[in-house]
Amino acid sequence: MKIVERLRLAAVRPYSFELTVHKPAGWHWLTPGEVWEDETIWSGLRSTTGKPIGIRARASGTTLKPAVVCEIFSKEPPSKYERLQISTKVAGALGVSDDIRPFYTLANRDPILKQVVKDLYGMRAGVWPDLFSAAVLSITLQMAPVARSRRMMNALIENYGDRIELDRKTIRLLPSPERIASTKEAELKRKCGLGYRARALKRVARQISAGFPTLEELKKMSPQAAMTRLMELYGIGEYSAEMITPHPSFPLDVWSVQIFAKLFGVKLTDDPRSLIPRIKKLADRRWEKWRWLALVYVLNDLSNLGVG
DNA sequence: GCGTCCAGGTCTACC
DNA sequence: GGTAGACCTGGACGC
Repeated sequence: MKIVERLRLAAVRPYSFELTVHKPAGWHWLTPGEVWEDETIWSGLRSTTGKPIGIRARASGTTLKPAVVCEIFSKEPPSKYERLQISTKVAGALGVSDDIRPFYTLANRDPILKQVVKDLYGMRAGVWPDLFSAAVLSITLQMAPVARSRRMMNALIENYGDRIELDRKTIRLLPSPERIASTKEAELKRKCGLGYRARALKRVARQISAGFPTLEELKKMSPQAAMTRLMELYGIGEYSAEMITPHPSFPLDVWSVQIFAKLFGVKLTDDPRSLIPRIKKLADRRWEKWRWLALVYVLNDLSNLGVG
């Protein structure tokens, strides 16, 4: 792979490159197969035509004028249109243009968020690199302990993901929907330990490769219309659709609902799942359009909050 | 060592 | 339209 583009992306301050691409909770930035070393990330995504693209990125600039320097790698030189698409995706995933100052103003008046914005100063949530990557994460998270979700994703990238060599490091991308759509369900189940999720993954892959709105197109829809479309994907229910949607959302599962119930002072019951609608309503009212960012901040700062 | 339980949801059948 | 039951797998736990 050769460098086909160098980008210097100015960020709206406050901005933390490290907290954005290498979050404390340990979740990946673009793919579970990326490498973080010496304050640099080696990662990758797919161009709109599905070509594997390598990315090397590191912080640049100063605290007052933060920026990120990225090198984009590809086997073949991308077209002008593809280059624009790739740089837009990278900037979106880095969240460099997001102005989070209104969120910090809200957070400084909020007893729950006051501490987390200090602990994670400048962190961005970022957007998913593509719809299928987000679907893979949300499906593998369903009904499984986190360690198993990680195993399933690692098996997917090992068996079906594309491999990129960058600076003598091997980066693995999540598989394309076309690759999963053409793989037998039984094989997915056997090789990746997906269990009943293999059916959902294959059907979602088929639906997306047959033509489905992209994240950019879903963003242009109303929040409700985007949710309705996402829930047409087999195996994507309300929780997964809220994880994926590019609109503000507050996806709660049986684990996170207990954390927010504690933070909101709501008494836990024997059936924590039944608290989800109530806790969502409280979060919507309290954090409104910033609720997704509030969720990302809280879930990445559990050790300091003393919950979880 | 073996059996049982259950985990960061969703779909389907049945009422 | 509401809800119980089934669904893969593997680690934790009790015996």
